[in-house]
Formats: sequence, structure tokens, C-alpha cells
Amino acid sequence: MSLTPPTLPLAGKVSFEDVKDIFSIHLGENNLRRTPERYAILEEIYRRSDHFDAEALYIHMKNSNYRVSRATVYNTLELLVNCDLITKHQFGKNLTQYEKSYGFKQHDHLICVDCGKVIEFCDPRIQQIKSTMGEILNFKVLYHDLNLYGRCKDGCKSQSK
Amino acid sequence: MSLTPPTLPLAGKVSFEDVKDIFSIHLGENNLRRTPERYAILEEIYRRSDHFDAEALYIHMKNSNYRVSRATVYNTLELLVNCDLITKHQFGKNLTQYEKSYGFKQHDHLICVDCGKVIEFCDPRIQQIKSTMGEILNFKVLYHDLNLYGRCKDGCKSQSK
DNA sequence: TTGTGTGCAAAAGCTTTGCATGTTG
DNA sequence: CAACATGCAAAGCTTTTGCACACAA
Repeated sequence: MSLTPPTLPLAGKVSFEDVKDIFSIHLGENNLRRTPERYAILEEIYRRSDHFDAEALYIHMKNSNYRVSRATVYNTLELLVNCDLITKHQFGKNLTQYEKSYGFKQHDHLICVDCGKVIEFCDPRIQQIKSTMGEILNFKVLYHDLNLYGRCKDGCKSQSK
Repeated sequence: MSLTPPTLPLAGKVSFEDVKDIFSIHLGENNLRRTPERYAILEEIYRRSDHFDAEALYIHMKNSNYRVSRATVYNTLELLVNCDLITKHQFGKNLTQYEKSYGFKQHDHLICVDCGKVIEFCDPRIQQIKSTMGEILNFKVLYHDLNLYGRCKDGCKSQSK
């Protein structure tokens, strides 16, 4: 069972330039404009760690280096999802959360129902489930979302989120 | 690999009386009142098939036999989740969906990204992932949510939702 | 009778949309 | 310069909350 921390980039493979290039190409291929806002949002996301939601990203940008509108944030997040530079999740709440995904191992999430902490893990058996089920049900499985919900045996401080 | 349709009740085990009793006991144990609204909502859910959201349930009850408020619907849905009579899902949208769960096999979901169709499936390997990961990460895993997203190879009519 | 539950409507929280303005190609 | 993107605010949707009234225990 692999326990390589999923958040560690694949060895020596990732630079922000790569990510920017991918986005650039994606924009070009879809006749979308290369605006400074779009690159600034991408850069902010790849500077951040962890999971974030649109509002948090908006506030963070507003308070720091760059000023963008909420509309642009939402718009850009969708573009980045489309070219697989970020992935979208919902950890049991009606709030969309994102995380950067280029150059990171595929992984799933374990969420503490007490404190909301999110832990990442890898288990190759999920790939087997995807291929078996795709075959049996005659689907091309594109992606998946697996969340385990539970309680920390050590006991967490039950701090809310 | 088991291909028993997950939505079929476990043979000869389920009646609405069972479900009502479980709810009744749950209410009693928690010093909650046994109101006609709560039972009416439970009955409506167990009469329905498939997945549903709070608003659809509210509208459906409003238009038919029983009149309840949205607040009561949301309140009761939470109680039913607590005693495992229904389960909660989010199929990639900011909309909580529910399904009845008493007497049905544990199952997961395959969602068509084109037409939104939801197919249920069972794969025992998910249980193995839960126990392995709970052990390694020192968590008591309570429940999970696994959604595969993909495209029907037969091609669907791309009807929206 | 007492306190919990209900209904209604208002509020809250996240996301989308419309429109005037700005900027890329 | 024409089309597309941005910013802002308003609107949309789902869910939660506050309060007066009703009713289960």
C-alpha cells in the first residue's frame, strides 16, 4: 500500500511555468483571451496549498496583490477545471472546494465529521473499481470522487472546520 | 462481482411498518415528538423511488396529500439521516440529494456527465479501502461517498438532467 | 400545561447573470 | 475596432433562522 504523501509533487516534474503553459495552450485552443486576471488567479492557486473555495480565493486576492471580481474568479475556476489544472470537490456541504491538481498524485479524501479536517490518501483499488464498473456498465469513466467520513481515534479538538 | 440490482430490497425483509418503527424508536430515544408531519414525510419518501432533493419533496407533498412547510421538510430529513433511514449525496452540484436506505444494499453511484443519469452499483472493494485506510490513518470510518463520473458508451440522448 | 414542533417569511450563503466599461487579438 | 472579458451589483437557488401559534407528552 502506497503511503507517499499525495500532496507532494511528482519528483522533479512541476514548475509554475509548466502550469502556465498548459493554461496558455488551453486558452489558445479554445479561442479564449489570455488576460492578466486569469494568470493571476492561476498563480495564486498554485502558490496556495490545501483546499480552498471560491470566496476564500477572492478574499485572499482582494487583500493582497491582485484585485479581481467574484465573477472573474468563478469564470476562471471553471476554465481551470476544464483543462485539469484544478479539481472540484464537495466535502458533504453545499460549498464547492477546489485543489490544484497538475503534477500531483491522484488521491482521495478522508474527512473528520467532528472538526472538518481533510486528510488525503491513495489506494490503487479505486482504479480497479473504476475499470471494472466501466466495463460492466458500459461507461467510459472519466473521473471520480471518493470521500470517507469518520472520526479521528486520537480525538480532535472538535474545532468547527 | 455482484450484480444484484442495488435498488431491490433485501429479500422479504422490508415493510413500511419496520421503517416507521425504527423512526418511532429513534424519536423516543432522543426525546423528540412523534408528529404527523414527520411520519407523513417518511411515508412520502418510502413511497417515492430514486433520488430526490428537499425542494422536490416539498413540492410533491404540497401538491398531493399533505401540506408541510419547507422548514419541517429540512428538519425531518436531518432526523432521517441521523437514524440511517435515508442517505445524503451530492452528485457534483450544490444541491443535496437523498435516497431511502433502509433494507437496501450498500451501493455507490455512476453519474453520466452528459445526461445526468444516475446508475447504482456495488463493489465490495470499497469496504476494503475503508478498513485499510481507517487502520492506516487511525480513523473510525463511519460512511463514505463514491461517485464515478463518465459517459455512456451507447450514447445517451444528452437530455439535460 | 409546558415546551417542542410547525408554518411562514425573511435572511443568509454560494453562485450566476446582466449590463456598462475596458481590453485583447 | 469588434468581440470578448471584467467589474459591479442584482438576482437566483438552496438552506437556515426567527418568531408567533399549535399541539404532543
